This record gives sequence, C-alpha cells and structure tokens, in this order.
Amino acid sequence: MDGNARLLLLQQVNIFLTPLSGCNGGGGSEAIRRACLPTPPSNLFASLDETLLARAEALAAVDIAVSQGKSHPFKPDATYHTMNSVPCTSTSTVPLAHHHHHHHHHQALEPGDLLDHISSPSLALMAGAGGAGAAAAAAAAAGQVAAASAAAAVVGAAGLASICDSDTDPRELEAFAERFKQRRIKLGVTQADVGSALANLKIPGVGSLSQSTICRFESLTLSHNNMIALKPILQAWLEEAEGAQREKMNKPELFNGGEKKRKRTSIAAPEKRSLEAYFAVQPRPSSEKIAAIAEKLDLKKNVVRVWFCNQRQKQKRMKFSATY
DNA sequence: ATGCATGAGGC
DNA sequence: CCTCATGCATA
Repeated sequence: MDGNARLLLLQQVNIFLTPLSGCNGGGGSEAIRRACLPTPPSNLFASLDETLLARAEALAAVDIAVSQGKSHPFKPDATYHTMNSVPCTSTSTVPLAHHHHHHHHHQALEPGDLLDHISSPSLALMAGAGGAGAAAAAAAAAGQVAAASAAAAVVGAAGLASICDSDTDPRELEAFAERFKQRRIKLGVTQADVGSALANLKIPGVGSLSQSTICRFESLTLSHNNMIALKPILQAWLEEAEGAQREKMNKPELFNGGEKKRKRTSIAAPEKRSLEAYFAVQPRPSSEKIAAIAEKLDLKKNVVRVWFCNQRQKQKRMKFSATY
C-alpha cells in the first residue's frame, strides 16, 4: 500500500543536478548516421550448433570469473539517422564535443546485471528499414511530424511546410529532458502524475502514459524517435501545468474491473550471462537456435525470444556516443 | 529505475 | 517473427 507511495516520493526526490545543461550545441546537423552496413555476405555462424553455443557458454563462464565492476567503456551508439533535411533555423554550427551525461543508477544495483559488451567489436549492425515505418505509425499515434518526414523524405518539399521541428538533435533532447525533470519536480509532481495528466491535455491521439515512460524520457532511455515524439507532448503538459499551478488537477482516471496479474519471469544471473554471451555472437538467432538456447538454459522459448528482442531494443536506445 | 511482456504494424 | 512504443511488476 504505502510502499508505492514511498516509491513515488523517492522518485520525486531522486534528482541530480545538471552540470552543463546550458550548453547550446545547436549544430546538431551532423547527426550520427550509420546506415545499413554491408551485410555479412555469408553466415559465418552457419555451422553453429553446438560448437558456438558451447563457446558462448564458455565465454559466459569466463565472464563470471572476470566480471566484477559494472563500468566499461562500451557505448552502444544510437543508430538514428537524421533524414531530416529541413532547412530550419538550426544553424548554430558549433559542434561541441559531446560530453557524456552519466546515467545514474539507483542505489539497488544487481550483481549480475547487464554486461552487454562481451561482444566482438565487429558487430555493429543495425536495421534502418523497418524503423521508419514503425516509427511513422507510432508517431502518427502520438501526433508527430518528425517521423513522418523521415518516412517520406521525398515528400519533404511537396506541400507540408509544417515540418519545422528543429529538435532532431540529441543534445537538445537531453537538455530538454533535464529541464523537464527539474521543472516537474518543482511542481511537486511525480512521473506517474505526469503520465496520467497527459490525458487531460486532450491532445488528439494522446492519452496517458505510464510512470515508466516518463522516467525513461527523463533518463533518455528511449529511442531517438520516441524521444522526439514525446517531447512536444511533455512540453505542452509542462507549460499547461505551470500555467495552471493554482488549480487542482483532479485526475479521476479510474480503471476498474479485471485483475489480470501479469507475472514477470525473472531470469537468473547465470542464465542471463549465457544469454548475453549468445547475444554477443548472434544478436538475432533463428527460431531453432532460440529453441536450442531455451532448452539448454531451461527457459521457455518465448522467454528467450523476448529477451533477445528486448536486448536488441536496448542496444538502440538513446545513449549517444561521441560523433567524432 | 528497469526487467520482462504485450500488441500494433510490417514484411 | 521482427521492430517499436509502452506498460506492469519489481528490485
């Protein structure tokens, strides 16, 4: 009962100061664009059945012995392509060196958490094709335009002059996220509150969001497109909330009825290490491999499949790397 | 704050 | 079955 309440309170208090949020790195035009890499001609892992799996597990074993710290230089660079060729007012052209905003972790760290970097450095493949479509759809739901421009780069000059969102730049997003959090806290509002309050904005196509999503926005652990899509919405809320701070935002969003407790299967550390090792070798295993892995680790196949999906998603998240 | 999950939209 | 945006349940 009040466990939740306490959690929320903790979240409100969990604030860290921003060292240099004021830096204006306007020259975001040189976004990182790692388009489709030359696909590995042939499947090097073709003969992978027992051998590689075994090796992966061996790696995992070694990893157990070696891994102590959680810090490592690996940065899963984001793979968003900024196909936005709109000549907006985004011309400060001051390519700053990207400082690494450090993503703070909370107090309770798990011992065997993620260490997705046992990988051979050669694999940095990303997909750019499916992203645009899905992003466009998602953006449509959120009432966005940025993704639309990406999906239809050709249409850009056609008839839509409304695509002047000069916020494709990670720096700007980071700065906004930071400001957002600060102001939100100043309003004495929790992430969960923000999420549900969004529905009150009555923006077509925009409903409520969860605490998770707000949190992820603030900590930049969303995809680039997702960040861009959410920014204007959250910005709208922020202004609304600050403007009407004198009022009582009564949000009687009541969900009644069915209790369908979803259960979260927890993958034990050893299994997780193995999965990570497999992932390093082959991020996208076939159905058969997944089945094999699942059996070895004594996990449900679907659990393994979802794990790989989530792992891939993680890799694509907003954790920028230097653009040097 | 994050791990595992669901579902929509696509090939 | 994948990717993506999101969320429930939890550490």
